[in-house]
Parts: sequence; structure tokens; C-alpha cells
Amino acid sequence: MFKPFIATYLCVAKMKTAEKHSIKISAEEKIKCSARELFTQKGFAATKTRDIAEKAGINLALLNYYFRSKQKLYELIMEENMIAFRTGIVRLFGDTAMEMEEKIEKIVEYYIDAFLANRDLPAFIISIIHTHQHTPVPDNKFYISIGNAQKVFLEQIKKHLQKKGINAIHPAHVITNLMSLIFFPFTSSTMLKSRAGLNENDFIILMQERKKLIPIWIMSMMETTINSKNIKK
Amino acid sequence: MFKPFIATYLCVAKMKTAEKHSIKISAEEKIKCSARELFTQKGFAATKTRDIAEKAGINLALLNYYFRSKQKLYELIMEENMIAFRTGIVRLFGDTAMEMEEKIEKIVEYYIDAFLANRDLPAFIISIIHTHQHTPVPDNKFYISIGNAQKVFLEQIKKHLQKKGINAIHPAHVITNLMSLIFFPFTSSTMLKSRAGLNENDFIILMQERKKLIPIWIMSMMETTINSKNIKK
DNA sequence: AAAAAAATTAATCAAATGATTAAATAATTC
DNA sequence: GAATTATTTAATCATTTGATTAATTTTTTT
Repeated sequence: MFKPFIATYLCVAKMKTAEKHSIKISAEEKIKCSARELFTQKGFAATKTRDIAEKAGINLALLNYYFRSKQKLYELIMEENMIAFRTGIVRLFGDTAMEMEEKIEKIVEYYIDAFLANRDLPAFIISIIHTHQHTPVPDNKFYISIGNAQKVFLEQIKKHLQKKGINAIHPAHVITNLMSLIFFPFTSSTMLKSRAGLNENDFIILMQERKKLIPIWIMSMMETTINSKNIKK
Repeated sequence: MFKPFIATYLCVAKMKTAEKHSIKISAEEKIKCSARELFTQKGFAATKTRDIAEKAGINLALLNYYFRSKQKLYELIMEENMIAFRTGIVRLFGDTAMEMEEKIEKIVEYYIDAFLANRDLPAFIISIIHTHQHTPVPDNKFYISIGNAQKVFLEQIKKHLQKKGINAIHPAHVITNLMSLIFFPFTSSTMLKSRAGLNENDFIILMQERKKLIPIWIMSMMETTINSKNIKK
């Protein structure tokens, strides 16, 4: 059984005041926590070292004392996030024993649980992949291709679609739709809330529902065939 | 009939050298064009006025001469983008005469055509809506709610779902999925290309296919019902 | 062509910002 | 408890970066 994603760090900034006093948190931890939040929300360039220091309630010099530079701090946080997330997902994608349908269910569950637990993560992942040419990180240090594991899953989809015959949709649509339905609601929750008139609680309920619904939708999409009726002018 | 979205500006930076010589382009236009590209790709903070000037091949002072400040330039570009995009979409959503199914087809077509013509637009729209608290713009100047038009469309969906009975999915899922399937492939084309092993040309072909496929998928999703089999543990 | 206006440039300013230093304080070791 | 090490601070440096100025060139108007 796959364990759900659990953030491997604790975030002081998000704690209630009462909690804060019960635990003694090192300055180092405070900095990392504040930095993680600011970097995710505003990006590397827009996040100022002074903002981080202020949010963490520490002296500016401590940031350099512990992490050498803003850049190094950023890289450290990125690495932690990616490692924490990647651990489970690679195993899932690459599992050759698991049937495609069950795998889809597990993938959806894993992602949504991870994103509900760490709401900054989806934006993080996308920004790393999308803008790894714009973000000042030593060559794709964090652009961890899911690589081989990904291929296993893709092959399973291809095989399934082949049964549908020559008019089945392209496997890329399946991957695209799966990732779209999982990621997008999180990266644009503000937009969706406003468009569909939801509050934060409604949103969480919907996301829970989606863990069951997305696999159903994906399976039914794979039934779609492309023919003259669909595609031609 | 609704005209497809056409970028209302011409972008010199993207022109072939031959084209550049045939038209004389004002410094003002060059700046706007370069700025648009950089702002979208890297964000406001990461884009330096010197980068814009260099890319446009003009003197740094001209930026302030024409646009007063980096901030003003940013706002101008944002406004142009939003106005150009919004024009058609509000009319579409709000059309009370058009049937829901046809409307979905038209909406998908409109968005995808717009995004294919201006690949920066989806990220722009999302960033405006998502981070309008982080981007330094005078209070939601660009956060144009589709407002009433949106409500018309939402009502049409609700009505359609009511026919399916009490177990039909929440209308928010329909809006969510529609927007997800349209937007996400564009905002994360890099990710999808790598995950599904596509090149740029494959990508465009897939997006064209999606204009026909997404409405089919959305309609079939609306057939899904939530029952104990789907939701309960 | 002279005068006026517009466009462009190089040089420079001022504030923001990442980073360092040297001194002070707290914690740990011996 | 003295010595040593680790942590924290205030002050400061150096670079980046948005913006301005004053002079120069180009274009337009008269």
C-alpha cells in the first residue's frame, strides 16, 4: 500500500500562536519555512531576503549565516520539495504488476492527497518544469524526469487504447487530461472558486470527490474514438 | 458568428529578419513587444528594464520616455491582453439564445484558437487571477470578473444536470473540467511534451484535435452520477 | 532653410537589495 | 567557572536596478 504524501517539514508560519510556544524552533527552521512560503507564492525574484527575514522574525544576516546565499536557500527548498514528492510517484508509475485502471486510481489519489496537504506544491512542480530555463538553478537540478517509470505507464495506456482500434484517441490526450484534471484546480483555485461560486470548504469537498471521479472520467475518455464526425470540418 | 481571437498587436521579436526590414517599427512598439514576452515568461519582478531595452534594441531611457515607468508599461500590456481576450468571451458566455452544448463547443474553440495564437495568454490570465494579490497592480484593475455572463452559462449547466436527477455531479466539476482541459495543456506544454514524448508540431495537432474532443468529453462527464459505489469509502 | 518638436543617447542619481564584517551574546565543552 | 564554540546583532559595503537629466540627433512644421 502506498503511503499518502506527507510534508516532511513543519511550517511555523502556518502555526497557531499557541502551538508556536509549545515547540522551540530553530532560526534555521524558521527561515526555511518562511522562505518556502514566499518563494512559492511570489517566485524567486519577487521574494526579497529582507521579506524572508522579517516573516521569520530573524535578523537578515542569519539567512546568509545558515544558507550562504538566497540562491542556495532556494535550491535547498526546491530539492526538499521535489524529493519528498517524487519518492512515491515514481514507484507508482513504474509498477509493472499493477493494472492500468487501478494505477490511475492510485495516481489520482496520491496527487490530490499531496496537493491538499501542501497547497504550494502544484505551482512549484509546474514552475520548475515550465520555467526551468527562467529560474536561476544550476542546469535541471530539479527537473527530475520521471523517466522510465513514466514509460511503463504510457505503454499500459497505449496497449489499452489499441484494443479500441485505429480510431482511438492519442495516448498523449490521456496523459494530458489526467494531469489537467488533477493539477489545474489547485493552480487556479481562486479562478474556479469565483467562476463556480465556491468557498474554501466547498473546494476541499470537491477535491475529495474528484479522487473517485477523475478515474471514471479518464476511463470513459478512453472510449472516445476519433472519426470524421468528430474531427473533420 | 464569433470571430476567432486575433492578437491586436504585432510582435517584432517573433518576426523573421526579412519581415522586420519590410516594416518600420517604432521604438515604442519594440519595447511593448519585448516587454510583453519577458513579463509573461519571467514575471514582473524577474524582468529587468535593462533586459527589455536590450531585447528591443533600444536605449534604456526610451522605456521611461514612452511609458513613464516599468509599472505603467506592465499595466498597459496587461490591460491590452485582457481587453483583447475578454471581448469575445463575455458575449459567448452570456448568450441566452445559444444551447448549452453548442456553447461549450464555441467556448472551447474560442479559447484554444486564442491560446494557439498567443501562447503567453493562458499563463497571463491565470497569473492575473491567481496572484493578483502578489502582482503589484492597482486593485483588481485587471481582475475582470466575467460576472453575469458566467452566471448565464452556469445556469444552463445546472439545468442540464437536473435532468440527470439528484445524483448528478456538482456543476462546479463541469466548469472545473472544462477550464482544466482547455488551460492546462498550454500552461504546462513543456511538462506534457516531456511526459508524452511530443514535439511542438505534435502539440499543435493535439490542440486542434482537442477543439472537437473536449466538448465530447465534457458532455460525457455530465452523464456521470455520484453514488455509493463512486464516493463512499 | 530656419525653427520647433520629437526621438534618442550617454552619463548619472537614488533607492533597493544581496551579502559581509566585526562585535556582542548565548550555549557548550573542558 | 574559564575557554571554546555557536548564535545573533547592528552597521556597512557593493551591486543591481528603476528612473532622471542634459545634451545630441532626427524629424516635422513653418
